[in-house]
Amino acid sequence: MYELPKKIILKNKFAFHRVYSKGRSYANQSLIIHVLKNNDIKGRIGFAVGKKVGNAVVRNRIKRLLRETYRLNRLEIQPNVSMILIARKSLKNAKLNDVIRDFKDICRKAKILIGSQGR
RNA sequence: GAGGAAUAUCAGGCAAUCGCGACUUUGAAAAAAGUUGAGGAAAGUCCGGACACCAAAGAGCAGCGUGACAGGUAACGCCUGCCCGGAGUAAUCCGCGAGAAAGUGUCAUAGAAACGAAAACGGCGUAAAAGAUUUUUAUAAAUCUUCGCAAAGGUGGAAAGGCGAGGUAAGAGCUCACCGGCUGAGUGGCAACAUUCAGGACUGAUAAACCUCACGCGGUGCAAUGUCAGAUAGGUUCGUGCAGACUCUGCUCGACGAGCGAACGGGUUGACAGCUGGAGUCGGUCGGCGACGAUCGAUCAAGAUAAAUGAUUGCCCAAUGACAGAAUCCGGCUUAUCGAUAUUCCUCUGAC
RNA sequence: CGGGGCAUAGCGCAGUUUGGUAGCGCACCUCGCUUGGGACGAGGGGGUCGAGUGUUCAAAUCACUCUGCUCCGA
Repeated sequence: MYELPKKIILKNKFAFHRVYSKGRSYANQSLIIHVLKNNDIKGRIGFAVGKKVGNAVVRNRIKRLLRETYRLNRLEIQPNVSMILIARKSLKNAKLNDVIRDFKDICRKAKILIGSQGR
């Protein structure tokens, strides 16, 4: 149900590059999202936190919060969507509720929630 | 009670639910259950080792590092003790702390002069000796020069032992007392050194400038290295090489003995071992001032590879809890850090 | 994981090796030239030398520690 096994997470350089080059991107104050709708590889997720955001502890914590956010809200997202979430500087001291709010906001922008029809 | 000094320890805890890495068991598989899962600095990469490979792991020079003395250690640039110097009323803290009389360099500006025991500037002195001039009959007197001296120069970070007294033509460790320093001898100490006595032609600073002395250092690093599987084409051109290339840090010797380098054009981006049982952790006894050593007993506590620890709720505390994330492993150093606790010691004040 | 380099005026750079005065170009300000502007000529201002500690009489320079940026090898 709310699991997030390792197979789902994007790790390969080429897979990242595929989403970056073929997908669409959206952004708000705290997140950047790259979205690729594809029926071959479904429901993959990648995380990226740049070096400018903070030191290793901060970056690890943001990645964990993003992973938790995706885990809890995975069923509300259309199943054939692969995405990459990139954190921006304002997430440095964020809590989980803030991240969930920003995530839902950006998903609405990208129109990948279940019930919203993509054009 | 107040103010300090040193050392050591901790780095929120417990429970429930969901989620992640590794291992074990069950299972055909999916999966389930159980166990376990970041630090005192994991950081910076500043040192030292283990381990692996590189001619035989070799020699010399160069180069680099360390620097009171004695010890500890696998080793160290670390630690302990002690000496010396400095800071503090004290507990205590700080110190790249060898050699400047082996040699070379530098010491701007200022100043007479910045290392040579000098005298060009300015100065002190005519006692002795020589010369010149003036006065004088002459003796003699005065001035100047040669000469003697280094006390006093508006300097400077630093002026050649300091200060006082004697001494002298003027002066000078020339002599004396005190202080400092050097040399020699004695005593104490393993030693650095301390202390006592005696004696002097008592001649800067800089070695985190070159250098000298003593000691140490072969190079590259787990993406080391080994095994398995797989891919493409071991291809073309140029240069170089048995007159010895390449390789073993730079050079020389010595060793090996046939390929090597560059450009173009391609292929791969797997798996396993190394990978955590080790100079390991905890406790006791003995030796040592101590660092530490010896011995006995108990115990096994991360091992990932786009890289695992998070979230929510409840309770408690010192109450929004700092700095911060293992990547081959250890011993240190340095840097960051909200706070809390324990022990020992010092100073001041008050009471008995 | 390992090894280098850089930081100096608003910008780009010298000076560091061999320690004593911080300089060059562009930019800025003032004046002249021009009907006016540009160009040109003359003059001027502006720098805790990335931060700290030490060595030295004296540190941009020498030594050590830290910060930021950047490059290279596998």
